[in-house]
Amino acid sequence: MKRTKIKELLTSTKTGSEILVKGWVRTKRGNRNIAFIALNDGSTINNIQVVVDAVKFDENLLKDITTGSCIAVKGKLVESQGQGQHVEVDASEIELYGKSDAESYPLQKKGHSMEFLRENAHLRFRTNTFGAVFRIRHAMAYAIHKYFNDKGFYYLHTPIITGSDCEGAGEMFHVTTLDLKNIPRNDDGNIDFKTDFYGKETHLTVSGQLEGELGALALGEIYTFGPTFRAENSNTPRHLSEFWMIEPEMAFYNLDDNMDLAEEFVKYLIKYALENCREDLEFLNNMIEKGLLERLNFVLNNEFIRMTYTEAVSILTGSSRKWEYPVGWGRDLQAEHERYLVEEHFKRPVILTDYPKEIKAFYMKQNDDGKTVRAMDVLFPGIGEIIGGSQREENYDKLLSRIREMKMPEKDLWWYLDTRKFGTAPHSGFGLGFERLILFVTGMSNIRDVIPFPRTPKNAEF
RNA sequence: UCCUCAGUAGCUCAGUUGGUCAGAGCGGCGGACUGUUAAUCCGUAGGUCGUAAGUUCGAGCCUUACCUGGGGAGCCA
Repeated sequence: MKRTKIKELLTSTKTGSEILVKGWVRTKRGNRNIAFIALNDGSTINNIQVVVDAVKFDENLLKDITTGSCIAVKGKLVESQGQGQHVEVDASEIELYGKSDAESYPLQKKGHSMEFLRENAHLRFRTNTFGAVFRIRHAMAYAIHKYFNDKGFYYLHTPIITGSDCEGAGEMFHVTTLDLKNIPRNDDGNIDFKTDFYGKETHLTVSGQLEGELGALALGEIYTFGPTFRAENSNTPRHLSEFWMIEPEMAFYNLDDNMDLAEEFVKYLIKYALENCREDLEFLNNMIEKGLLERLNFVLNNEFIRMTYTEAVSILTGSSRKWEYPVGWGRDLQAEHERYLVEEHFKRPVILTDYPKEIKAFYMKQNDDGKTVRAMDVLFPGIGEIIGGSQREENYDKLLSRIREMKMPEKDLWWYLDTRKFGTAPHSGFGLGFERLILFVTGMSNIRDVIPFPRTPKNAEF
């Protein structure tokens, strides 16, 4: 007999039919005569209730069916006599695939703290919350590909191992096969990378953007979606040292087109979640964040505020609020400032544009005022910057002078500069932190709980 | 990296001015109950009090260092 997934069984109208269901036991209740097993197979957040008439089964078998064990059940799908579920399985045959020692199995029927579950990341998939989170994470990954594919974007794989340190987006992890106990050195005492695997110093990528631009300036519209690494010693609920980033890059897009895309993209993803992850979102709405659904709908149905950095600064300086960090033109906005704008002043997502060039990256398009660049940050409530992007500088001379001003390694950027030398074009792009999106969509509060196996300073377990 | 709070049973926590302070609930185990829904009821076993020094007649409690975790900040996505 073929297995039927629980998601299908729960919506089935074929009561009376013989079925085979397989899954992990969430709870078992009952007495000497009858037992009720809540079974889950990951296909849905809901369990199916298996009803066991104890006299039909070996006592030792029933004893081994404990929380966490894995079983296959043959039986009849019937209307439930009890309340709380429409259908249940009247078991006729049970095969025990895997026992789960009740004394040492870490997960209980009752709720656990997120911290405890994090230490049991290998088993936390078996909880309602993490089942919901990772089903939604999958749905969002799929929706991202679907969105871009439907719009004619190409999925471009940029390298994980990179020989350039051009982004300046933070500390990088080294990649090497050198013998760490016997590191070869030059006469001047520096490490001799000539004998290393690639014959040069290499790192894990902090961004695929620069390579993405190369693709966009030929394929038109591309996006990357892959792991990214930052060796920053950041210990916050919003940072990981290994995280996934989506970076679209589009030829012939100016900053307005870029903002339009970013807003449409995020709303598409939220809409997709609401339409395809309803049960998981409702669970999270009840158990994790009251008001989650309301918040998602609100963002979906309201336009993002768009304004320049300069306008934002004047709002902040005009408010009566006392700031821990001073506000002033030329200073980067702090978390408290962004939070004020998003959560108190406008009470909706905000896109800030045209930041001072001194606080932004070298590749951003310079405005005619000579002071600002065509940057954009999309700020979300509770999360802060969820998207950062810009129109890129397509003018060779301006780009080169900026590289020199900022003392970037000009030699290493020859291939990037070549695109401005040969058939340059106006183009734009942005980066979206995938886990920050998942935080927003699930209502979870710690980024370590929206990636299966979080990598953070001092933690690389599993 | 900085600030701050915390670390006591498998889990979540209580533990007063240093002197019955080794405790509760849940979970586990044993038992009761013919349909349960985080089942209920009765009984029972679990702990070098994060680690290491120190103060003291005496430390879960005070001091110092370190480790781990939470929250906030910085860096950023």
